[in-house]
Amino acid sequence: MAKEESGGTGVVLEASRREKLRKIIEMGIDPWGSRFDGQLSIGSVRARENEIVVGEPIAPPPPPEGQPQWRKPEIPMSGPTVRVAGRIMLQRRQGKLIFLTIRDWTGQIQILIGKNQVGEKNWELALCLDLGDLIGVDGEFKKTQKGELTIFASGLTFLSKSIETPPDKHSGLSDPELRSRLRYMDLVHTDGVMERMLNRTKILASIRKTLGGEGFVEVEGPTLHSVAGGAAARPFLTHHNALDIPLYMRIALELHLKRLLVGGMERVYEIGRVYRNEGIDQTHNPEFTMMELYQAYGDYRSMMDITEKIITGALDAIGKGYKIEWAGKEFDFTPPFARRSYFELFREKTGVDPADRDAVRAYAASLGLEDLDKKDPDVILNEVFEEKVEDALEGPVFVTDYPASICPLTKRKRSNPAIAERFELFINGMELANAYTELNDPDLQEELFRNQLAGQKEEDSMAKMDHDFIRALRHGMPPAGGLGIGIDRLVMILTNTTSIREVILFPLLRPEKFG
RNA sequence: GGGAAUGUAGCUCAGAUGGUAGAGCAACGGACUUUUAAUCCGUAGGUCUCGGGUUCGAGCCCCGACAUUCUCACCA
Repeated sequence: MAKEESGGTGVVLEASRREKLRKIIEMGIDPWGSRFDGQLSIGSVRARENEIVVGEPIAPPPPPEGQPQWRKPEIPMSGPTVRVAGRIMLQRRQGKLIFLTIRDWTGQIQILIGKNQVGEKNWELALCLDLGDLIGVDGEFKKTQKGELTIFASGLTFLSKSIETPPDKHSGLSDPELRSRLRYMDLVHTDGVMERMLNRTKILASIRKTLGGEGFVEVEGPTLHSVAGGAAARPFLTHHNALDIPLYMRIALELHLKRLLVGGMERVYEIGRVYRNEGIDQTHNPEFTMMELYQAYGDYRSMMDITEKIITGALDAIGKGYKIEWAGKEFDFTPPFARRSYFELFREKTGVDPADRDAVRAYAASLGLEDLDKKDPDVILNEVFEEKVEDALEGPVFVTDYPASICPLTKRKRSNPAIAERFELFINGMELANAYTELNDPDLQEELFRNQLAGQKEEDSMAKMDHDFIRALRHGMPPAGGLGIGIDRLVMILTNTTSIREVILFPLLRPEKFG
C-alpha cells in the first residue's frame, strides 16, 4: 500500500475490524447477515425472570489431593429458551468465557458464551466479534452466580459487521454536534434518546387519536407553494424546472386547510413539516412540525377545549401525570388551563393602560424600543407585550383577545372590531399554540392582505396576497375555529427537554467536509 | 448579525510561567470458565482545526480564517 495518509489510530482500528470481517467470510459466514426470525425483544425476555427455576446448591466435588477448594457451590438453574438480536455494547473476555452486553431498542441483556458450551465454530466466530457488531443469540435465559440476568448462548448468528469504532463505552458521545450528526450512534449510546424519540412518536399517535375521536380527518396539503402565506416568516425559495416557476417551501399549513373548509371538509387537520429560512437556536430548527386544525362552526373558544384534550391525551400516552417538570420548574396541565386577556395582562405587568397610545409609546421608549415614529400603535403595543409580558408567563396560560391589526387572518370581535378573537398558549414564556376564530370575510381578508402595517418588515408581515385563497373565501367559508400547535415544542415540554435538537431526529447541520 | 468560550488519538479528556505530547476507553499480543465501566502484563496509535507571525524553540504567545457550543438579537 502507498504511504498511509496520517490516519492514526482510526486506520489501525478499522484494519483490525476488517481483518475480523475477512475471517468471518473465511468461515463461510455472511458478515452482513440475512433474515432472522423468531427473536423476542430484550425487554420482553427480561420480563420473564419469574420463569427461571432455581434449585438447591450442590456442594462442589472435593478438590484434587493437596489442593485448596476453589470451586464454588453450583446452583442448578433452568429457564426458558429464547432468541434475541441486538448490538454488542460491552464485551468482557475471561479465558474460555465471553460475556457480552447486547442492546435492542427495548433494553440490554448479558450474553454468556462458553467455549465448551457453544461449540467450536461458534467459539471461533465469537472471537471475531467487535463492539458494535449485530448478532443473534439462541440460549437459555437464567442468571449467573452474581444474579445477573443472562442468556447462556447455545447458538450465535452473525447479523452485521460494524467497521467503525463505537464511542467510548462509558462516556458515549457528549459533544452536542456529534450527537446530532451521528444520531444513529446517539440513539444507541446516549441514555434517554431512544425513549424520547419513541415518546415523540407516541405523542403524534395520541394527537391523531384525540382528533380522530373528535371527528377530525387528516389531510396532506402541498409543501411547495407559489405564495408562502399563513404566517410571518421568510421562506425557502426553490424552482420547478418543467414549469420554470419559482416555488416556496411552505411556512404554514393554514391557507390550504381553510380552502378545504370551503370545500366542505368540516373538521380537518394536518400534521406536517413547515420550513422557515431563519435562525437556529434552542427552540428553532429551519424545518419543524406543525399541527393545524380547522373546525367549521367553531370559534377560538372551541379551540381551547381541543388544545387541552390534545395535551392531556399526549401526557396520558407517554405515561405522565398532568403535573410535569420542565426547565427546572413544575407546570400543571390539569385542565382547564388559565385564561387571561391580553389587555388585562398588559395592564397588570406594565402598569400602563393599553388603550392609552401615548402612555404605551412612552413606556416603549423607556424600554429602549426603537423607531417608534414609524410604527403602528398596535405594533408598538405588541412589542412591549412581547418584551414585558410573554417572558414572564409561566403558564400554561391561554392569552386571549389580541389587538386586531396584528392578526390579519383572524375574525374581529363583533362588539369591538379592534380586538381579534385569538389566543396563544404560553408555557414558561414560550409560545406553544396559536388559535383564531377564522376570518371568513373575503373583502376584509383581501384588504388585510394589502395592508402591511407600518413598521413591519416585509418578510415579517403576513401581508402576502393569495388571490386564489381570496377566491375560495368568496365562495363561502363556514365560520370556524382554527388551531396551530408546534409539535416539536410540545414534545420538548412533555419530555422535559430544553433543546429542540433533542426532539428532532436529524436537525439541520452544516454539511460535514469529508476527505 | 453581536458577544463569550472551545477546537489535542476513533471516543472522553489532561497538558502552570513557551523546551518537539499524556491518560482512560477502544485496538493488538499474552494470562484467566460466572464477569459486568472485569482485572493483570506487554505493544502500537498524533500535520495538537487551518494559514501566517514572534522566538534559538510554539499545543501554549500574537494576527487571520474555518468550525462548534453557549448567549443576545430575529422568528414558532
